[in-house]
Amino acid sequence: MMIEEKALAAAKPKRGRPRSDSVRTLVLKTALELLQEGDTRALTMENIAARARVSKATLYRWWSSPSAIAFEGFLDAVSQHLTWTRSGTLRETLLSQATVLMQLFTRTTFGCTIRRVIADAQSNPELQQAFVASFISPRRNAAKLVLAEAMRNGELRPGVDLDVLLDIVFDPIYLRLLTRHAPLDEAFLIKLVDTVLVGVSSER
Amino acid sequence: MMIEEKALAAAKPKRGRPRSDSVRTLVLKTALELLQEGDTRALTMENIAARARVSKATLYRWWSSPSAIAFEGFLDAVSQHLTWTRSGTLRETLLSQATVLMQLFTRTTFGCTIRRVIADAQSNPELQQAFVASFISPRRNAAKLVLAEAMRNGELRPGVDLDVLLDIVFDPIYLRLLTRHAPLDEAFLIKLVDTVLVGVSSER
Amino acid sequence: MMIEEKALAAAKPKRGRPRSDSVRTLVLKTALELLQEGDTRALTMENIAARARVSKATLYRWWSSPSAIAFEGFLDAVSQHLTWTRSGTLRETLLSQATVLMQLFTRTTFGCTIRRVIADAQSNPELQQAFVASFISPRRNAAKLVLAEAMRNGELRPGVDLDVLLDIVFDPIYLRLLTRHAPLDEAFLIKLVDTVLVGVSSER
Amino acid sequence: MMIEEKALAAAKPKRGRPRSDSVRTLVLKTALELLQEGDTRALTMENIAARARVSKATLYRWWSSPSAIAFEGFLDAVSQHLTWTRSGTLRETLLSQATVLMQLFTRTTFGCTIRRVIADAQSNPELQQAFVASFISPRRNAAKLVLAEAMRNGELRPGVDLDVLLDIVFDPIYLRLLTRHAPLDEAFLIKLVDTVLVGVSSER
DNA sequence: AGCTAAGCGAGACGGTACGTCTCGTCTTGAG
DNA sequence: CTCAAGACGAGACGTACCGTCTCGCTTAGCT
Repeated sequence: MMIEEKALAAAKPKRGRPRSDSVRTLVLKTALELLQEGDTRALTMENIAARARVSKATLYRWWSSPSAIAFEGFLDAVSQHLTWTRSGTLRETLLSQATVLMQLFTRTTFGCTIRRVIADAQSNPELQQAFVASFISPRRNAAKLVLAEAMRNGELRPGVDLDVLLDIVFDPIYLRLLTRHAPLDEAFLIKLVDTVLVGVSSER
Repeated sequence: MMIEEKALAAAKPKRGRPRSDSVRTLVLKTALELLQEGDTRALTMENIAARARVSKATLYRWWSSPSAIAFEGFLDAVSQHLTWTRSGTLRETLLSQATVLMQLFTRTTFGCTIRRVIADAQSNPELQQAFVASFISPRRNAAKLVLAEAMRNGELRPGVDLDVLLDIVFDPIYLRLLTRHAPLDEAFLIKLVDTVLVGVSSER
Repeated sequence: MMIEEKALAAAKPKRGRPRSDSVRTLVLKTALELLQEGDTRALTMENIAARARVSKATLYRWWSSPSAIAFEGFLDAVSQHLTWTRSGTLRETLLSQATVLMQLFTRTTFGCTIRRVIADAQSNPELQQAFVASFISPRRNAAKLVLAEAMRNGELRPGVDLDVLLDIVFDPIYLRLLTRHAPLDEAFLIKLVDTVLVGVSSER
Repeated sequence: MMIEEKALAAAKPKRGRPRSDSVRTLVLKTALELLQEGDTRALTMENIAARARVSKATLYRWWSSPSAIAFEGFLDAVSQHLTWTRSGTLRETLLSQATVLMQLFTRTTFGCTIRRVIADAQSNPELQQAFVASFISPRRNAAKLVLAEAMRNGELRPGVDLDVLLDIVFDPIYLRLLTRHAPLDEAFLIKLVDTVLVGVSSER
């Protein structure tokens, strides 16, 4: 702990005027607001600057793109709500996590945010990496701890690749968010989790 | 209605100069070429027009966006290679289809194309619908015919929702294309298909 | 004749949409208006575009800087009023020309324009050259025709370098415009012309 | 002792509070350096601060614009070399002064400085006045003393307006610096001075 | 054969956002 | 205190692409 704090202090030599935290907060809030209003194309450096009465130079000093701002705001607002904990059986745990994710996508502005971030990441490798490193990976690591425990408890068949398990449970949720080829609702999640748990083969 | 009108139009070509098919072909080729060269952001109406020595007005007469052009070129080039057929057992069939898709994404320019199309579709509902209607749905329908047969043959557990099955097998492939959070290779596909077939639960 | 017409037609291949003359006129007018309102720093590509409801891209397609626009507007408006003609004696001619120039500088917006153009030309070689080639040189050449005639008439001492004569009569007017170190009025012009004509040396 | 201590402090600005005069000198030197490197637009508060490792706040505390800095540096460096003294005849004196000015403009960085200062003065009344009050007027006053003596000596025709004389001899030099419509060299100066002395009229 | 309509290349045009730059003010910590 | 470092609001810069529009030319089928 102390070491970390020292390292942190050393990383902040604190020359010059310190960064204004109120500006940061305001910018993040404004970006999410803009996305919330419906038109993805309104999330623009220009618009954020005008709306938040912040200079474009300040935006570019700290963020490289509008979606980077939205993503940081998203992380700030959401990461605490996305914690992996056991809730009863393995099935209940998976279903609960899937439901939380689905509700995040459908009931809040964060569906738009994720869609925008993933879209922009296709032409922005930095954002791509930030998305994986700051959102996908931490969540998957937390999930794996829980799933590994389930495996030790005997709920999970030994030999199951946890990464693949996470893929087949959660990727369909992301993809229905992105392509809307089929509804994303509770009924779907139940079928999804149950199919994953039992498998589709008639053998065994 | 539309079908009848189209048939009529095809039967009685309109007055005036007919659409040049060579222009269409050239434009589609050029769009794919631009994507192939690496920078997604280079796929621009302006660039396509300049490269193909075609007027911007002509582009806008027939297509609504650069990604619509790329998508049409993609469909032209690819649809014939993506046909669902049985190849031995259910496992072999699924693995073969997954492999074809993966190779399409990783070995050719079409990975870029799909990434760009899905990205743009997030802010372009028309493109969204065209992507689902012209690519996703036909493929899924073809797949379901094959899978329904497998179910009748007893290879597939009765009661399995075929949509969910398709989701859990193929969506992870799309998502690794989009987020690159983990490698997209043959080893992954094998684990993926086997996990889906057998399920992850230790219960019977 | 036919050949000339053909050459003219060949010189104007007229491909594409022709340039809008109304836009050109509007832009020039707007630039002069902006200068007229007092603040030189308001003459900005941004301001001209906004005021004339013209796209910045259009401005940059045809002009390279705000002062280039102002200068072209100045030339359009002024060149016809600046013609060298004899008006009586050599003294009267010089005084009349000097007066016209002075009034151009002091009674109209064109003083601002010239000041701005000369100022910007200090960091803009293109504008520098355009100023000399399109304004200074033509006027000087016209002047030299008149002065050469005066020399043939015996009003002007043989051997006088006409360039130097033009310099010593007109450069002080420009410089009082630029530095305002002393008033620029009719009384000054009279002393100026008379001093130039007679010389300052007590000899001869 | 005190001198040594001061020198020490000046040599080691890091130890203890740096002396404001060393900052002033450094800033002036840096501004002239920047102009010397060719691009007038590089003379910027930002650039001076960065190059001299001086805070922008310090610059703004003492000067109002980059050209004000350059002008002060110019005055410091140049005023001692521009002294009006008799050198032989009136013609020789005028020619000598003109030559000094021309060489200042063409052989050193000060041509750039003057051009920049006059240019900026067009939109900066303060600078305008400072230029006249600190450079133009003192030089003209010094000149007038010398010329008045020449008039008393009988070299200069009685009744000549000394201001006009100074205008017609020196303004053409400034204007060739500013517009470059014709070369600024010794040959020109000779013709200039001789024409001014003798006059251009053929009449007596 | 002439007419008519659409396809087409060229490119001007109004917009909008981009990302950068400089200005002038400010807020901190160091000496 | 003075000064460095540097954050910040403001706003112009010049570029890129968008989507629309006017041109003149071409290419067909229709009268």
